[in-house]
Amino acid sequence: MESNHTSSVVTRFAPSPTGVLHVGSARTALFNFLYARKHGGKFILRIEDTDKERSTTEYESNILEGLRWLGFTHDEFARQSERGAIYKKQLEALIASGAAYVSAEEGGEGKRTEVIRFKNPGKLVTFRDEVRGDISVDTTELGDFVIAKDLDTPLYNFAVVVDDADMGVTHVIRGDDGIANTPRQVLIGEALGAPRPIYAHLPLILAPDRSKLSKRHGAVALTEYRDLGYFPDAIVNFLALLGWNPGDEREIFSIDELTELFDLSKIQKGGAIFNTEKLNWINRQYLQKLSPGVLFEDVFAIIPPRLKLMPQWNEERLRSMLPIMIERAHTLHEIKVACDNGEYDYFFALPGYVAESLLWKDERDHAKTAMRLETVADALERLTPNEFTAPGVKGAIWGFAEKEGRGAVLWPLRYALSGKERSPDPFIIAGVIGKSETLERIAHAVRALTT
RNA sequence: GGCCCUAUCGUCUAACGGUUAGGACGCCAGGUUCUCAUCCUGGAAAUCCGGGUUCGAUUCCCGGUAGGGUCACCA
Repeated sequence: MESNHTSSVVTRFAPSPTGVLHVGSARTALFNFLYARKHGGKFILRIEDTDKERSTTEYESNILEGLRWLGFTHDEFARQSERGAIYKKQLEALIASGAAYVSAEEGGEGKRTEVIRFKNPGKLVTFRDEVRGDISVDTTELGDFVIAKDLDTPLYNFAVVVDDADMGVTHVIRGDDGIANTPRQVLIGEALGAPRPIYAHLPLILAPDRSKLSKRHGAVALTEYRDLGYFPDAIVNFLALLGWNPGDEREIFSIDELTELFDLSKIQKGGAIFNTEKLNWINRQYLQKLSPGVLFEDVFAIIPPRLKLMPQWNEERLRSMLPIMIERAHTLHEIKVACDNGEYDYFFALPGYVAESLLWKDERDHAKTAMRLETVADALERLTPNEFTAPGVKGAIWGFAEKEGRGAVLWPLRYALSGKERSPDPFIIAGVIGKSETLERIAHAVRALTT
């Protein structure tokens, strides 16, 4: 049983707009979102921009955009830079009660002469973490830490506590790196007379070398993954499985299923490596579930214009190629790259090649190969356009291929149609390009072999 | 270095103190129509080390080791 205050859950995702939305942050947002949804609670998005030097609206936009793309809609929005009055009031209250004081500093370059420090009671703070259990820290060593530069300039640890209390946040679900801040925040919360939230610190997402995932390891920004052609649902699925799992052996989950299954108690304690190969696999599961209509629109939008200018280009042909494409790609981006590289050109134009390539393995006899192709052509000639499907074509020539040797017949045929060492099988290709084009390419190959 | 946290196949992970330590990704082999891809079947692959507690530890305790986080008038 999770809790008995189901209706009162309030979670928040509180990024600082000092960088783009990182995949690790995206997972933190996901878990907050899932937990609030699961308990019918509220999910708050709070932009922590108290550092005016480093915060930018561009980064804020990037974060908002990423969250929208993933579908994590928030129920409430706040920006710390707009809540100065609230912090000031609490700061004054703390100073009045003696829990904080204005401290004269020694000065020095770049530093002001006065700051507001928290009067540290210097005690042992123990807080419960839903992921790790009880954590105890002697706060004496923290000293009288600074909570604001002045009444109008609160610092992170102070603003967070004031906001969480003010917004009624019940569950603070954040990254592992927040553990070290928690004792300070607990102390401030007690001085403020605020109820203590339930904490859950998520393990970090690591790079393959187990260090903190950063730009030098490749893509870390959520928008990069979007631009690489990954689906938001696949990213969510993958992120959910990093550091959490439902306890059974399923791998593919919709956001609704995740909401249903999500549970803080099943979160992993150790850091998890961001494994792109698994992401690719998951993304393909989603790619293959796409409806043909949606897939067509997506592919149509990313293929190079060059393709649409080729002799035999037409949309229906592209439509019939989709199953071939998704079988060979993990992402839409891979489909785009394949098209850019000319991987599928032969579907829209007679491929060029040298005659020798049409010969199967140790076969040296051009005439024999040409004869086999002609036999195939004769058989295909008898098919009506309606019968000219992949299974139909196969049925028409399979017997001959068995008799003659499969490779001896199928290799030259496939090569004649594709001009490639590697491609889908000849039946599939023939089905896509149709009867007249198939016969034409075979005739072309026969000419190449016999002249 | 101080403080805090973590430790099951290469990776993500499952396993009321009793299992041939399970699954998935990846990898390897075989098969499914010639090649490629998909798909199917099979395979290799793990409890960090040392002590305890216990009839019995992956599981509980202690120590070690390794890794990570954090030590701002950043968040």
